[in-house]
Amino acid sequence: MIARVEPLTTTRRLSGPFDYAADGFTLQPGSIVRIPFGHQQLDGVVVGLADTTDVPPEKLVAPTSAREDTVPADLVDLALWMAEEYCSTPARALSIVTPPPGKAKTSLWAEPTGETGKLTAKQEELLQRLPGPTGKDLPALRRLEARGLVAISERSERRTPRTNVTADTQHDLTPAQQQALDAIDAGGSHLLHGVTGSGKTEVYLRAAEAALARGEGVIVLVPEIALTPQTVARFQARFGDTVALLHSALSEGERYDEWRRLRTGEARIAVGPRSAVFAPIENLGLIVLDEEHDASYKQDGDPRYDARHVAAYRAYQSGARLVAGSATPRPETVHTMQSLRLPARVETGAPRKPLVFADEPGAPGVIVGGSRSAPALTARRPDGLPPVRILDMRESHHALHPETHRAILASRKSIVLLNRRGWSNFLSCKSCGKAWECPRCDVALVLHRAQHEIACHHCGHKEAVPKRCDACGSLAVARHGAGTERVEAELRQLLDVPIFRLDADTSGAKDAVPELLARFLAAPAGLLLGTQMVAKGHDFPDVTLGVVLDADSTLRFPDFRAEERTFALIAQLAGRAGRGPKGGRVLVQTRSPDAPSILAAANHDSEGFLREELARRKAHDYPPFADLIRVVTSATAPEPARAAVVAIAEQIKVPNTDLLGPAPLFRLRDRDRYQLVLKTHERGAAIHATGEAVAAAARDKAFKEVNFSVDVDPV
DNA sequence: CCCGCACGTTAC
DNA sequence: TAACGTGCGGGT
Repeated sequence: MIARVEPLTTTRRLSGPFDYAADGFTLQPGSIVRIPFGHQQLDGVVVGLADTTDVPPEKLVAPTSAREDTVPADLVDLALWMAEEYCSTPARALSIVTPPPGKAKTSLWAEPTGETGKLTAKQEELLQRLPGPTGKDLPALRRLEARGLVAISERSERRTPRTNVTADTQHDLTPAQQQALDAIDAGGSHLLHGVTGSGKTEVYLRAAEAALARGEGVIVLVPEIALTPQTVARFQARFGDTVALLHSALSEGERYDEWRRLRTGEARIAVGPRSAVFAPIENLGLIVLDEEHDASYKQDGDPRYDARHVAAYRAYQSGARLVAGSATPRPETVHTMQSLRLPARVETGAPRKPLVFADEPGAPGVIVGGSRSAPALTARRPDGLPPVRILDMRESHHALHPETHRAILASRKSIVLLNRRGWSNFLSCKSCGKAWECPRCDVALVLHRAQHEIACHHCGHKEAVPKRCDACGSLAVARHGAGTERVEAELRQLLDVPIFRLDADTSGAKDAVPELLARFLAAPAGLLLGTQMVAKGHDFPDVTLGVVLDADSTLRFPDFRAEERTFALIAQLAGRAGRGPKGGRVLVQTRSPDAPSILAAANHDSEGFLREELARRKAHDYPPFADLIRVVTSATAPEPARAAVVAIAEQIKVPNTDLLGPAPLFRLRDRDRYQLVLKTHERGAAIHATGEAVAAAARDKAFKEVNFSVDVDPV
């Protein structure tokens, strides 16, 4: 018997699988073996079995050992598909479906055999407490074992991850929820489109319950465990130990144990971030994709997989149902999946009489421009959502619009979002105009006043805050723009409530994010200020005001998803405000008050936005009407990177495919970069051709110093 | 003639 | 990728 094995190495230059003599082992696809490989010993995954091989007998060797844990065969297939789909290698894809590196923890366990004999009082007492762990009584129990009265064996012990505990509150389903659940149970893929608080999680829970009842397993994907503890806690409260948690904060041992519990079938529901899509679950019946619009579903390194795409493939592979939920779904998802609507917040119950702004006689909703008269502090629309007001900042020279100022003063608890870290985002010399830039990247350095440094947000380069211009010696250094640090300082002058700042600078320590969010939740009054992190996950019932300080910051990126990102950010913040009985309101400061995405978000008009956005995408032939593949080359000098990307571009000839570029990108970490984008209507052929072209260039000695990265469906 | 190093080759 | 040859220059 011959085992076909992929050695687990990260090289792009190696093309497996390699054949090994498998006699003496019981191997199957998914077995993990230790193999002699050239001059090294490597782990490898068996991808197939064969009766014959072309390898000459003198070269054919056997694995040195086989591991007890194996990868399920369907995950081997999934990995091989991923390797092709994302222009990666089988080995790189397989290494993400193999069990985590930890080992099982075992302890000794004793149980009575049923045999009887003469016992001392102490021994009698000992037998009474069995079966149980041997503990410090091991020597005494060993003596009883020798007489055949007790059996001692090794048992694996579970290291249980610590988690938040919530009481399970099972709600009755609304008619809309029931309808959604019925559609999901009937099979296929569905988008559950409902605003924050519309009861999506309860639908997931019921669908999971139904899957378990059918004897099927479940995968629940969430963006980041730290930001979505409530969803995780509700699954654990409802299903207890049948839930396995998979995330990066687990210790090696815990991670291994959770993987193992799923592999053995002891746990049937896997909850975790994108990598949980590879959970080893037999007879998978349901995959839930919570907050499906979230960018964290895309993997950063190679293979650059998209957990949403992998989930769809896995659901197809195993015949599982797929539910993607969001308040702000991606146009792609709306286009490809059948939509189920949850139109209103559940907590609000029957529609109430809407409150109307004092200065607005018509329907509640959008008002463009500032106002002189003070509006009502809070309000609620018939769908339970807070009204959103757009504040035009084109004439303003301050970070806060006067109305924002007033609203913050009047609100006990508010959330303020500013998508920019630091004190000010760039420095320049007032006399000669020199701007401070990162020496390794083509970007401006950002002032971080508290740390007394200016820093690059791309590579982490830091230098001391300049006291004078090193070009002309002038002492006048201008600080442009305001980030979270500066706004925090300004707000402190204004307010006497505590300010909780949440951004990458304040969330450094482990558990810092959940702790800060918990303190804000518990505070009777306060202001949560931060980058987009503040708009995610948490449910703060008593927040009555949400503010977006610079709503068009996301619009200024030259990216076809800019509109979508802007809409989602505002809509998500609106989802955080006004969830309690008092209702709430949202203020959006912007210099583009007429931008369609901002207007749509202010109207809570998800459908209208998606309709317009899909029309725009269609007109420009962007996803989902075409597929994009991005190839980036980088090197320590511009020329090799440029030559490599040109070589790749010349080799790609696929019908119905446009090549955009090659074009230079800004320098990053001392590396010059070039980019080529394929826009194609022949996805499979284009992926294949790109994979081949990149592999050929990677093999070419002339491009030895060049790095290659392929991103299929970039986000 | 030996040693160390850069570079190229090869894995069943 | 990583460990092994090969081939070369500089030293004895």
